[in-house]
Amino acid sequence: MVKAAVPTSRSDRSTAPRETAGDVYAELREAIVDGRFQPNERLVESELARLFSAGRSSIRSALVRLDQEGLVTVEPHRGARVRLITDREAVEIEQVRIVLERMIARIAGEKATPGDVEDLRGILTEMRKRLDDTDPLGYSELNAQFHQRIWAIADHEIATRLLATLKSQSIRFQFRTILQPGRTEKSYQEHEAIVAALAAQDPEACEAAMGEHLGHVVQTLRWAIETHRRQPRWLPS
Amino acid sequence: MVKAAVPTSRSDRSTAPRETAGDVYAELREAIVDGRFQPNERLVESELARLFSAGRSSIRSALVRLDQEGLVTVEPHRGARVRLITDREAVEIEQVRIVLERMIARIAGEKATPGDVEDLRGILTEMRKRLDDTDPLGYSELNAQFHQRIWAIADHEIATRLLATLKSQSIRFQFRTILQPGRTEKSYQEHEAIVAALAAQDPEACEAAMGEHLGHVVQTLRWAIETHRRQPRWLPS
DNA sequence: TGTTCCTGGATTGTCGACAATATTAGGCAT
DNA sequence: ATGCCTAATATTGTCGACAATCCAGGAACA
Repeated sequence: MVKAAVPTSRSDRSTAPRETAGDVYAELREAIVDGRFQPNERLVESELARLFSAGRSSIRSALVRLDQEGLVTVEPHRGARVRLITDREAVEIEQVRIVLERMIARIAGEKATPGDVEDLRGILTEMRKRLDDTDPLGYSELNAQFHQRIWAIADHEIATRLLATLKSQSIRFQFRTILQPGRTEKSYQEHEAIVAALAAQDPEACEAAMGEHLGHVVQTLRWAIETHRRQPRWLPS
Repeated sequence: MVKAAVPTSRSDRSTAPRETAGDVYAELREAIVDGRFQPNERLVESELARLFSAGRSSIRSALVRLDQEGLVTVEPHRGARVRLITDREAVEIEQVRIVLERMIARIAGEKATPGDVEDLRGILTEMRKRLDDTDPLGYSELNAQFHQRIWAIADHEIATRLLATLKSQSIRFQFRTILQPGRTEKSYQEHEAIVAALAAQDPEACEAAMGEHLGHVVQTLRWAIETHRRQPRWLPS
């Protein structure tokens, strides 16, 4: 259930994988992005310590990191809370995501090998399958995989790290954007266009296609915000 | 015993300004950015504790934050070091900086008021002065001021924060890029073009002008890396 | 009734001590 | 001299305790 998806190079001792150091950070982080803590919920150190069976030191360290990462806010003598992303911040995050993904697409267009294109085509056919089976969750997962594959092609450490943290911040919004009816079909075609541009080794076209794709995403986001504004799930309790 | 009803004001600096919390973080950060610690130099917690007259807890907290920020690297049982920025990372940082600054310039072009343009023109004349007095340090400072003024116009929290951290990471490179002979004159003209585009309320032109400006900067960076490769100052001790 | 002040409980911030781990130094055989 | 193993040292990771601070609730007062 708590299967670490991140390739932590320092791996298991043959015994229990308790290392109570960055482990707590990873677990707490996952708990937050998975929504097991509500936005704006207080994170009391002693409670978390009991919950994760760790000392307060580890918890505190994790909270500091998550604060710097933007997932929680910690005020000087008032404790830590799950950070509440405002609508405005969500839009800003999406804007930054667009320009970074465009840049990465361009760089990927300069570096992509035939093998890379082949892999992406494979992901595309899988997406097509999920789409025909009306499996939006599987589609969403493949979507993430698709983008990360492009990140790997571009091989741009800084941008990749920034995109990863941005994504974790806005994750609560993304699951909503997926649900817009009729969006998936268009999304699939946009992905096809990106792969075509990559295969053609045309960086400019790659950037343009990615921009087209994400432009639609941000429109969807704005629509979602507007629609759900009346019964927002992420207001303070 | 009777604590007078004066609610101890938060900004009470009448005594020593020791708050040993985020203070240590700020000081240590400044020390690193200013170059008072060499790249790859070990940061021993007890030493830092003595140096800043704080407990190890505060030091540790600060190190975690700086690690997440990318200014130091801390390996599990091996302590913390000032992070060494590789040439490749420097280029990557500059690339990201370009796309973010372009985005901000475009947004600023949509929002800029006549007053904003007036302020920027003021900075420009100051820059002209420094340039005529051959005061590259003053020019560099005004350059930073210029860009930050544009950030303020765009009023984009996420991008601004990212740019600030990126800048602090690459600061060791920037002081070198300034020194290229004849660069300042061109740089000044590019700044003029940006202001002109802002005054014309032409977002596309703003983005293009900023891109032109920073494209030159990244070329200068590559030149600097190539030139100084033989006697690098930032290699491990 | 409403406001101010005070007090008690809860939570965070910091310090010191101890255990866990990595690094270095020295001895020993080859 | 070189390479390997072991002991000593230095440094980090974690825990518990205590002080500092904030917050809620109630008493005193107008």
